[in-house]
Amino acid sequence: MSNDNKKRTRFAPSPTGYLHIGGARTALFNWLYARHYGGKFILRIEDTDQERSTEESTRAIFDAMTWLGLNWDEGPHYQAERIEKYKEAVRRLLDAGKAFRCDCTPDALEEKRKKALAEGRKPKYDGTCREKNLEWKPGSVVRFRTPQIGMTTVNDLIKGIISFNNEELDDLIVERSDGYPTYNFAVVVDDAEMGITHVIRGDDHLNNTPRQILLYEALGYEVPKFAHVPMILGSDKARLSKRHGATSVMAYREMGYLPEALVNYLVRLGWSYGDQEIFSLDELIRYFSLESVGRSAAVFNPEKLLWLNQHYIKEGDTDRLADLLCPFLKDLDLRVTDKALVKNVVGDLKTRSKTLVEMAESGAFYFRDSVEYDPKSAEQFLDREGRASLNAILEELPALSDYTKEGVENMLRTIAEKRTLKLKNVIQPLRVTLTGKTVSPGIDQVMITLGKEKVIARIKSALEFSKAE
RNA sequence: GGUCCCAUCGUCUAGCGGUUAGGACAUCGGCCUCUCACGCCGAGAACCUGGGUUCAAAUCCCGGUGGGAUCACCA
Repeated sequence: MSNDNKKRTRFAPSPTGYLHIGGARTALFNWLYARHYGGKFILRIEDTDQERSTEESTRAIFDAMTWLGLNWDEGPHYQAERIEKYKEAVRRLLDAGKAFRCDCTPDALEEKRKKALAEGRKPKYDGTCREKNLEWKPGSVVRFRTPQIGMTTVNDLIKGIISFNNEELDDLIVERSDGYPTYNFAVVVDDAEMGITHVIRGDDHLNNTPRQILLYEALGYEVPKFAHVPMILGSDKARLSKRHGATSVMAYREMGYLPEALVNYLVRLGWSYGDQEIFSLDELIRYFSLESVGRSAAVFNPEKLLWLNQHYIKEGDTDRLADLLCPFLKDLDLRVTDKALVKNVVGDLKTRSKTLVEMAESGAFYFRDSVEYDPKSAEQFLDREGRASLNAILEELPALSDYTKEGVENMLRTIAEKRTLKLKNVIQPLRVTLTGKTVSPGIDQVMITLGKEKVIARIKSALEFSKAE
């Protein structure tokens, strides 16, 4: 009996494209709900659209979910492999007189739809074949005989009680002429047969819910609980789409985002736990509840996601970040052979990188054989004055025994004092010398990470370079 | 157009009849400082509107307005 109380949720994407931000959040909510209650999270691929479904999309969805850490307990189930189940359910409906065959052509239907719309009427199936008692023939479909009186109410866990007049609903097609089920039918059969207890999905499905409930009842299934989560909008309040920027989960990985940042961002879009902004996965599982999911749509805010990413980079484990950074360094054609160096670079850049891409770019100078000087920076700091400072450093450095952050800084301060210069006037030429730019981590830190030999070599190169100028 | 949903700073949100309406991102100041960041301190910024109910409404009810979703042999 206790097994009957187990919550079972599912994520059921159609493999017609990559996993997008909205789908990922829906998956995340389902996953969290199951994990919170110690239930099961099931993955089902809704590939009944033979035209648009692709294997690449299926793989892309798996990859994205795996990257986000949304592991599933059962599945993936494929609807295309379950055709017999749907056929059997259609048979039951037909036998019970709850469905009928219809041989109206798509063209005729489309014609009527247009006419209805033009006359300001609801474009609803007119019941042409309802009482004809047609036999199967090529091109015919099966329609559900939707009750035309009464009401159907949804007790939504997020939106509350919502009622629909059944007369608003028409006789939807459950089996297409190609023998495949339509979405509203397959989803009901599958959710019922897979024992899904809680259907958590986007609220764009809210209007489908009454007809699905009617199908559950007609088929003699227990109706699951529904929870419709609000949509994610773009900055113009329209449904989030490509024109608002990246919408693919994997695009964020490529842009150097950490999965925990995306998860943390997504979960807070529509859900909250008091004033808390940062959540570990354990906390999310512990705190998540549908009661605290909001009812209104949310605008996707890339700035806040970026802030979270920066946070997780700043707080992240250095070894792990070093592993994650390597591919991005290689994308920049950098030779990465020294793992210890990568770790030190991560240490230097953790507090000043919003993404791994940014970290790789600003850390590229550590890995190059020769420094690429930014022309403006070189012009400004590798001048006569700068060269004098560099020469002074070059005199002291080889003999410096205390090559530590403190030791190096003391040396630089002493040089500045001797030459009656501000510290920055010594450091900026050195910074350009070592990094090619005027912006970098603390110069002492850069020197330690680079090592004394490379520092000396780069100073010599800079002196050579500026002499030639 | 019909149906359904939604409505607190620019954005994400807290609030569940009595609060100086709180936090976060972003923005703008300041501090720190070798640059840039990080960090710290501070500022500006919101209850869509009109009616009720109530001693008291951001909170409950109704209307309006606005936004969104959906009306396929797509999912």
